[in-house]
Amino acid sequence: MPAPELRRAHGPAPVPPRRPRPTIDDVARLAGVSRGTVSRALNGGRNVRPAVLASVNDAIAALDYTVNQAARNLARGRTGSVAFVISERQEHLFEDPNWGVFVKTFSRELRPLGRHLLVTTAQDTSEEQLLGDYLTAGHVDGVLLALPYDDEPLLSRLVASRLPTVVLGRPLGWEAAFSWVMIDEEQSAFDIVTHLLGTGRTRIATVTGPLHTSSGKGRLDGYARALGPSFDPVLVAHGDWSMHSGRLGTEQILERGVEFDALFVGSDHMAIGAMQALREAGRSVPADVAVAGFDDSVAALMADPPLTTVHNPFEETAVEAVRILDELMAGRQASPLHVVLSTELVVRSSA
Amino acid sequence: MPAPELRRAHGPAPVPPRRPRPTIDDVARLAGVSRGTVSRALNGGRNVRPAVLASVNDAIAALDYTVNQAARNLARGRTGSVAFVISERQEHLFEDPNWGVFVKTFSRELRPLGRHLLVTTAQDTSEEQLLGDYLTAGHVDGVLLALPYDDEPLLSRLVASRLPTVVLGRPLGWEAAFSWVMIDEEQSAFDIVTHLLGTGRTRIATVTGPLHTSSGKGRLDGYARALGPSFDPVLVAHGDWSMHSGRLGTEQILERGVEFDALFVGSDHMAIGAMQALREAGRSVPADVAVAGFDDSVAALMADPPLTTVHNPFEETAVEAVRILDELMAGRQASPLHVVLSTELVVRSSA
DNA sequence: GTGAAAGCGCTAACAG
DNA sequence: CTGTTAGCGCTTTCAC
Repeated sequence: MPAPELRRAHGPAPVPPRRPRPTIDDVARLAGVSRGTVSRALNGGRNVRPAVLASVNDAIAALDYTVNQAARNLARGRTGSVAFVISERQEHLFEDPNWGVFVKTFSRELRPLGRHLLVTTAQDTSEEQLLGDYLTAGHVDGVLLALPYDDEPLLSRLVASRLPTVVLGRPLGWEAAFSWVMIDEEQSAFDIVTHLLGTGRTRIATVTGPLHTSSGKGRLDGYARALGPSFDPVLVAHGDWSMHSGRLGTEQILERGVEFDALFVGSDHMAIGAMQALREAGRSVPADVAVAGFDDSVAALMADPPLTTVHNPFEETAVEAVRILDELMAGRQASPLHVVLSTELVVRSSA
Repeated sequence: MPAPELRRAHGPAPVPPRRPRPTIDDVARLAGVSRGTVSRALNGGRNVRPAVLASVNDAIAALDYTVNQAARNLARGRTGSVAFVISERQEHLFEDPNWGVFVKTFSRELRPLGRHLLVTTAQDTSEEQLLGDYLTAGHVDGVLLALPYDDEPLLSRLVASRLPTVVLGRPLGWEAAFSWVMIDEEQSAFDIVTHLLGTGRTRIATVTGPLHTSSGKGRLDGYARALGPSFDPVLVAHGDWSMHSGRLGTEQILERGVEFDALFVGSDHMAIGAMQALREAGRSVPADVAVAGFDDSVAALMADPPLTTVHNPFEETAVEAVRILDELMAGRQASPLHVVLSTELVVRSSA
């Protein structure tokens, strides 16, 4: 390979002058119409004669024209982007592979809407403050909010700013103020615990998610309903969605010295930790203890044995969220919209 | 809760007229200077008297002013966004929790640069074509490309478009054309296999990643160098990074009937599958077979026993990539930049 | 239906 | 150092 100096001898690299992008005026000129007509053709083609529309499209193709989003956004008075907000306390989300499904799906669904996905995170309270400033400063047209806690100060700021927002999961205490998409946590948990019961298990313990989240609370409620009068607090421990907390919760129950032959864990991720604790305690799964998770994440297949779980329709959730957000941003919908999706029991060998 | 009708009776919601955002002219007026001065104050404050700068900042604070990105982008002739491109064949990335680290870090590092992260994916060849169109149509200022394959048609289009691009990992066959950030795959693999050797293991098998990726190839090379003359192809199987392929590869080696007392797997994710295969074959880890992974992902801790692995500095990689991309986009750097980061051996109980 | 023209809010080149 | 003045490329009335 020649030394850089040798190359330099040839003078500056032959940079083909990056031809400026064609503008709407170039298209108009080529099509022999006015700029306004091209604009109309670009935006639905209403009030444009078919023949004219065709020639405009030909010109667009010939010039390889694409609209300049910045100019369009400026003219339309919008930003063209949507924020996917993940607040600090949901950081564990990044641990969960399913999380990528949201990003991927949002990105895909937003593109045809001419909007970009802007991923934002807040690591601590001060960053959350900044994030709130950023969002309410008009840098985005809408917000997709992941699984918030009820005490989220961000929620009140979002409400006050009247920024179109869709929450993934139900914002406890703010149900009426926001649009949201969720699954029927309670019923799903009821179903899987009922499945456990159906396989002959009688003493079913649980490690829940955080009870100040709709998922944590809903899943515990469903568990309780399925057990009915035989619900026993001594078989209940709490976690924070992390794998480690699943292990700790299970250890707590084991230490109480109560017998149990099944364990319903609030998430697959926590279930991995739970199974580690069970294994260390010498209990085999599912022989001694049947284990059920929730979410049907990749973790469910990493478990040994593979987890019986509830399929959480993340992709569908994301699609619905974008659909609703679009309605909100377009102003076609003023009041909050609520969607509840159904889940499916996935039986594998852990229970 | 009142029925919707009852609420309607109160008439349209009391919508406080969303006060239009203050513009640069409002700031100029309040500060008693010209618009140009405010603009200069906004962009570094060069050529602005300190006293004037202060009064402009006061006005900005008083009005709660923030710049309109669309207008700025239009005036500056840039888009304000950067694409994180994940092509089809890297889809498994979404399975890997570490992947979220890239999104999170990119997003965080880009914000102070006034740029947004736009996540784009291509599911199949036709989508990849569209993605190429999109990127080269001038919708983004730069590209962050995840672990590409050498046969990526996208690569040649990106080169041709001269769009600032940074590749995560080394683009085999395109090393000179792109800037990239990678780890020393070969040395890292060499180190961990040497560790295996150091613990007294003598017959070390491996399940590699795809050999047309720099990671897959580099890790195999390091394995081979560590083994030296005792390298034996019968102990080598290939995977595609997926958990399932780790299992298949391990099964292949087991079926060959050769003895081995250690297994180096190309990624933690594949290692999970490998351990499942070993367990089913009645081999215990690490007693019968020591297992080592690569990446130090969350999966490494999900494994039972926890995986000995190589810590892959994803966050550092992402930070470097953004730094380089910024240089490229700003035009401060014309020729490709290459960075190789170092890794660290993480010894846990699997080996 | 279509053209003309007025901005959208900001940057940057140019005087002074 | 600062004010003035062109645009950046597009949408959107408003006439015709």
